[in-house]
Parts: sequence; C-alpha cells; structure tokens
Amino acid sequence: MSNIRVRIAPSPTGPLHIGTARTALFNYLFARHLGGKFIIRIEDTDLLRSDPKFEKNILEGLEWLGIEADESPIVGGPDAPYRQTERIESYAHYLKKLLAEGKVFYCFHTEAELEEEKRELLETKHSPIHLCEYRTMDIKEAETLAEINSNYVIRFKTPAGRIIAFNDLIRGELSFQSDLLGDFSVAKKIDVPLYHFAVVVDDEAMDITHVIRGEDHIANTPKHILLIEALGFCIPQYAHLPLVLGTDRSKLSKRHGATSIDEYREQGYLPEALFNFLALLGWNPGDNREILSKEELIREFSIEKIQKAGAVFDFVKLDWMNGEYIRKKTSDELTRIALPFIETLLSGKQFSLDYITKVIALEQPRLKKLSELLEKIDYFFEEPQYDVSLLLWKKMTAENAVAALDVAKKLLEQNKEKPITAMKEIFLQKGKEMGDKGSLLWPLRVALSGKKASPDPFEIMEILGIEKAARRIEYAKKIAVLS
RNA sequence: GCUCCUAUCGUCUAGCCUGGUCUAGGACACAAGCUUUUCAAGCUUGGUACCCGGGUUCGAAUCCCGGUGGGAGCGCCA
Repeated sequence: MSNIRVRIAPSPTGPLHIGTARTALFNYLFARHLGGKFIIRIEDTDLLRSDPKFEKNILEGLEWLGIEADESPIVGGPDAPYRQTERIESYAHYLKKLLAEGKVFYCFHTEAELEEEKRELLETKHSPIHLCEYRTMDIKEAETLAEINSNYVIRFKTPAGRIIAFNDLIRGELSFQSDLLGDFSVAKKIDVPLYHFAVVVDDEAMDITHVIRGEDHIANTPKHILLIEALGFCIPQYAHLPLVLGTDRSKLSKRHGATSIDEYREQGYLPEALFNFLALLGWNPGDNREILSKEELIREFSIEKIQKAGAVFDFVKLDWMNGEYIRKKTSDELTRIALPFIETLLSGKQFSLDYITKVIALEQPRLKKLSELLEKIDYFFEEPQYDVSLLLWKKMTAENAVAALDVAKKLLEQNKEKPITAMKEIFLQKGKEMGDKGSLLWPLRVALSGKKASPDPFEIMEILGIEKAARRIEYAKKIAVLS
C-alpha cells in the first residue's frame, strides 16, 4: 500500500458532468494503479447554488460508473467529515492564523467599486486584477471596522515580483508571475471560505499527494501554491488534464448535447462502456487496444501517456463502444439490465422471462444502446401495425403479396412439426423455385414484424411460435387484399 | 485586452524524448464490393492528416527559431 492519496472535489451545483466523471476516473485509475487512496470530497460552501440532491446525484453517478471511493461523505474515512460545510472550523482556524501573521487582510471595497475598477482596467488594456489599498491597513483598525461594516472580503496579500514555478506531471515545468495574480479573495467571512482557500486547507488535512484536475485550473495553481507556502503546508504534485470538448472544440457544455452522466444512463449506455470510453478520452494504453476492462485500465494506466490537447467527445464512437459491451453480455445479464427500458411494453401483459430473454438476445447484435430496444422488439409483445406498401418486395403488387403469403402459410402448416432450421431450408428452396427468394421471404418477414428492418423471419418465428406466425400471415393477407 | 495551455486523417489517437525502417499505423465514421430475404454483424478494398514559414542536417512528423490557428483562465463561483 502506497501513501498516494488523490481526490476529486466536485461542487454539488448540478448533476454529475461528463468532465467531472472523467477527472474522477483519472484520479481513480492513478490511485488504483499505484495502490493509493481515492477520496471524494464535496465542495458545498456555495450555499446559494449547492443542493444535496446534486451531491446525491454525483455520488451515485460515480458509483454507477464503478468509480468507488475509499473515503467519501458516504463511506466515511479517517479524515471525516468530507463535506466543506462540515469543516468550517478548520478554515476559520487557519484564516485567523494568516490574519495574525499579516498574510491576508480585510478588503472593504464594495462590489460596485471592484466592478468599476475591472471595467477600467479592461478598457485600458490591462489585466483585470485587483491590487488592494487595504492590504496595508492596520489589523486592529481593520477588525474594528469589520465589526461595524460586515460588507468585506478577506484577501491574500500576494507578494510582488515573484515567479511561481511548478512541475506539472503532464505538461512539465510551468511558471507564472505573482504580479499578474492580484490580491485574490480567500474568504467572504471568517467562517465562509472561498474555493482557493478551502481547497488548500482540505488537501493538506487529507494528505493529498497528487492533485489531478482539469486544465481550467492551471491558472489557479500559482494561487494555491502561494497559499500553501503562507500556511506552511506541503505542495502536492500537480497534473492538469486536457479538457473534454464539444464538436466545436470548446469546453463541453449543455449546448453540445447530453453532458450529465444521468442522461447516458437513461439512454441505456452501460457503465463499463462509459468507463472505458472516458478513460480513452485523452489517454491510451500505447498500443492498438481500445476495449479495455476496468482491471486492464488500472493495470495499464500511466500519467505520462495522458494527452496534452483537449479531446472532442465523440458520441458516435461511444455508441459503437456501447454496442461492443452490449454484445459481450450474456443474454441473462442483458435482460436484467434491459428490463427497465421495456417496461411500457410489458405492462399489463403476461410474458415469461424466458420469452423476453430470447427476444432481447435476438436484437443483441444490432443494439447500440438499451433505449433503442423498445421500438425494435415491440412486435413481440403487441400486434404489428403497418401499411400494405411495406409488404411489397421490389416491384411486387398486392396480388403477388397475397399469393406469396398464401405459399408461406401453406408451407408453414405442412411443416409445423419440423424444427425451425428444416423449415428455413424448405422456405429457401421454395423461394429459389419462385425465382427470387425475396418475393417469398420479404412479405413473410414484414407480416411477422411489421418492420422494414428486422431479424431473419425464421428467428422471429422460432420465438413467436408457429401459431402466432400463421395468424400474422393471415392478417397480412387481409391487409393486402383490402388494398 | 492580459496570462497560460495546445497543434498528426472529420473524430479519438500511435509515432516525437533516443531524426532514416513513415510512400505516417490503428480505431470510430464514411464509400465501394462480397455475403444476402431486409437490417445488423462479418470479410475485402478505398479516400482523407504531420498548421505555416525559416533554420540545423546527407536526411525532419520527429531537433531549434518565428508566425498562425484553437482553447482555457482572469469572481465576494468552484
């Protein structure tokens, strides 16, 4: 067991996002590969936007994906609690310390003033940073003022002229000038920490050794390092992951399509497929393998192979991969996970599990996602509805169709005791005699399925039963005659 | 505007560190063909990429410099 400890710290302000899930995944793979711990901590200090229902969604989503945490608000752990709102005392403690040491200060600028300042800076082509005059105010004086004027914020006294450099595990040596940071805010009040401060305090408290997060955090890293130094903490190793992009190459967001794990789950993507797919978004094992199990991914994972540039989330390739995983399932497994997707088809009717399993297995090779099942197999559970034109093969007329269906009906009756393979042989033979197998088999298949695309009619018949098949052929004839 | 990150087929990527074996490999998608009663699957084939310009070198996707493109960040959000 190594002492490697990594974490993700999502804020419960929305459902589990693809990007968050992938960050979690890389942290998880990294930890598992090295025998370390993967921790989930909830950043819920933004009381206005945080919602327990999103925390639940995030935690459940990760669990569903198979990214299980060693420590989290639900499983607990030695560094509990794992929710920021429950760790307020520790932030207050360190904040007071920094205040006493003069490393942070009270800023009494109003939001309107700051906005005005920002606007002016931008107009004069300067970086919109806030260098605060209050940083030199006497601490006693500031504290007195803070008591009567609660409209303040606590800022970090960013040192001037410093170069902050760190080694990013993915990007190499990165460096930033402290002068471009400004006096960034660290807390709204003593007991209301802001992100930069809370994250640094929590990471220290939880002995986080590696911070693996999205590329959008690169510019925050120098701030964190400065805070860590001011607090006398240990600087962790950093790794900044490339972003997950939409098709227009901007950061993946709602307008690109489904972005929450929920939506994929509801559409019938398998967690293993999504796990595999997300792992390959910005990483690869270095050879041609693409379908990799969780165990293989853990074994093969290496941070050096992580890509530097953002990766477009390719929905089409995900569909392919999901199909691959669907095909790997046994029919019993597939039925078990598919059942919720065909509930509406089954409600109020009596079908044996064996029947349902056979039907699902029939569509297994052509399934991309479970939500497609409903419209593909409906004819096994209710009588198909279709137009006469669908019955006609190539240049066939309705009369031809009736004739073909008559032939089919007769063959069916004469051979109903024979196994389905023998039956198929007989039909194929007859079809050949008729000159074009399609002229016999197409109307038959449509009569059974009511679809222009479906499995082989004999496979359908085998499940449906000869009697029911005969009835559907009869019905098809009626439609053709009536036209 | 400023700062930072980044650059191989449409997309995900291998190759780059340690130049030649790269007429640049794989996968998804696409097209054609085979098979075929439809669909899917399978098999075969095909088209499509080293951002641009300089330099170093006998030789550059690979090393160096300069551009350009794309992205992200710049909150009393995280």
